[in-house]
Amino acid sequence: MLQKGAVSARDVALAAGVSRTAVSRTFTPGASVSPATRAKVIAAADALGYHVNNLARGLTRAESGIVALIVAELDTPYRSRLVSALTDRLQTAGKVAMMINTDRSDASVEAALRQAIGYRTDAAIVLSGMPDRALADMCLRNGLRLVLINRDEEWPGTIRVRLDDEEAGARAARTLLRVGCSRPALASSASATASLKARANGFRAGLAAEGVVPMEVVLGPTSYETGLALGTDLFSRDIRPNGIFCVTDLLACGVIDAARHRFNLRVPADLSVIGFDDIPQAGWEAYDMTTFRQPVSDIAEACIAWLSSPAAGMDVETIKLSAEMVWRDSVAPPGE
Amino acid sequence: MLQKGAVSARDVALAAGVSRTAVSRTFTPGASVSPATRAKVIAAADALGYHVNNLARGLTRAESGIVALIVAELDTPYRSRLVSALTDRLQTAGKVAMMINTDRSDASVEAALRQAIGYRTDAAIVLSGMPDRALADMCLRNGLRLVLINRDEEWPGTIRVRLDDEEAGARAARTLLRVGCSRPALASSASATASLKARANGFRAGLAAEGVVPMEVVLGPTSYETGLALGTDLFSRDIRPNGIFCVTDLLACGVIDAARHRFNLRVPADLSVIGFDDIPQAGWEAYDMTTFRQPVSDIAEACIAWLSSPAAGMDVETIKLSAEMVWRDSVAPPGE
DNA sequence: GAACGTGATGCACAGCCGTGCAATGTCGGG
DNA sequence: CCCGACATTGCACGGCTGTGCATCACGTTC
Repeated sequence: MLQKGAVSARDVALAAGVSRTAVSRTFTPGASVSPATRAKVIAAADALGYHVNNLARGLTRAESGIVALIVAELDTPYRSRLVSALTDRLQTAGKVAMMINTDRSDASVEAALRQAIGYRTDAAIVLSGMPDRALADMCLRNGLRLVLINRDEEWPGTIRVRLDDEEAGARAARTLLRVGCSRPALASSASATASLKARANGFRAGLAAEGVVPMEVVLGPTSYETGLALGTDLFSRDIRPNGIFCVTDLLACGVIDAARHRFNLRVPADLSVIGFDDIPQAGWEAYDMTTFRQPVSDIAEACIAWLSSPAAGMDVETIKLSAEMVWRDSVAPPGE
Repeated sequence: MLQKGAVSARDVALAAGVSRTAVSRTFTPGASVSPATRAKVIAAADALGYHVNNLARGLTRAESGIVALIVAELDTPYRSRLVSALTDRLQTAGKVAMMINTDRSDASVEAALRQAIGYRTDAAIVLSGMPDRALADMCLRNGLRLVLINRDEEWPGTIRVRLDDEEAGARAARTLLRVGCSRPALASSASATASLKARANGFRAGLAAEGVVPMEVVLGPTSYETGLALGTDLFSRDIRPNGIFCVTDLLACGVIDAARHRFNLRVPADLSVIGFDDIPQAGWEAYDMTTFRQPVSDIAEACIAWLSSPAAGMDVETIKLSAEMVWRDSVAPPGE
């Protein structure tokens, strides 16, 4: 029975003395089987360690039950939280997540989606990189539904989940102004995705409403190290900022450490800092950072809800969620 | 052509004016097809957006190309790094990762493995929780190879990847003694896996060799918050430790923050701290922590190498790797 | 006792692919 | 001109499941 692969329904049927159909029906909810044969089948299946072959099942059914997560830099606090939430929700919805890594280049995103199509994934959730129109069409033609998280293009048959980044940026600006910050700065990374740009724009707009123009620095990828560099740049200037909005918590952590350990500045006495994402480290006592909370579970919930509703058709849909502000202790009126 | 699902080989054959077999052969490396028909097939496939159905392919072949990663608390620095490395390596080896979440209970590990069997996964890499012997047997009977990372049981047909945690713990002990730490402490979490226990035992043994017995605290799950609680407990005692080995960096971060922000202690002047894992935050300037580096890529490499070698048979195998010490600035001779 | 509805069961087929085997066509050599 | 070698191609089958349809047994009602 274990000739080369796994135990199949035929093996179970043989052992239970019933037809293979009976085995199939036993494991198909809603099918018609008598309690007696069902019992026999289950007994045999347990004894042999039988499990329905989802690959073959996906061949017949329209759905495979697999959903692809396309992501770059999974080893990053925000990403890993989102992926964790998504896989959790997928699982409770009876689906399973297939992880596909990307280096964010177009080529690798394309490869990832091709991989997803190859496994007849029910959907692909794109967290990183941006498939182009032709690619999206190919997915659709293969019955692959596309979910774009915090990306900006909109295409038929696709759902977008977006945050009100712009509004959050504006709110950061108003907050800094309200505590009396006279020299605000904007720190962002060079790998600007749609949402990072929106945050920056919102911040600029919020300041502009009061006639203020921020100092700006843009550097490298979104990372702690970039944050250090951003801070070092800003604090080396003749006129130092006394309030900084960082488009990402990771950057903010770096900025705070640069301020404290390289320039002996006090946060928040000498410098107010606002981040974005509310990664776990933002809540650590070493940072205690005021930031905006990404509604990670809401995002995940929204994606899975859309995927589970068979109604979700060919229309473009955009789900807007809002990022709440989390008040901690990195923002305060400047010292004397 | 897009009646309900995806485009199949028959569609391509029809469009290219060849037999379905020709299509299949075009996408099967090493099969015999003339350049002319191959070109026709590829043209048609591109036009239609055809991709080989890996589900069906996995039905015929012995291998599905899917490897399951069974993990709890993915949203944790060490886990996410390991998972990221594993998916990366799997991908370059031509396989793909299926993520299955666990809450670490036996029931959910069992569910995860059943899920993996259902999808005819080539292997399952277990990072969290511990399948029991019966479960492991069921996997084997279904042709599922099992890789256990930092778990301790050994079963036929299974590979274990282990660190020399014991030795590392001992080395932490010797290090603290060498810098003149007179009151060492051991901080560990209540959710003690095999490797955490080994680190603690190694530390105790290392101290015992010099006739020293550490203070000990054990609390909650492995998290930053637990670290805070551990530190608060230790520093509230009449006799405070002046050197602490934390079985995990996450715990160490909490301990350091408790020391600094709740008890005004200086690290390393008043207190030396050693962690384990070398998570990114350990290198942040706020912590600058001496710790042991988990050879994440070596671990991933070893797993994938074993999976790719068809020779890897029914023998128990154990791969031992060593955790290098990373010197940073959280360890120093106690101040005057 | 006959007609009829109902639930259980099995046959056979579809879904998509890889591959052994036979058939076909082509080319070179004798 | 014939024959063998060889590459190419297609048929048919196997792999595993779900399901429409026909069959059958059984119980009920008149």
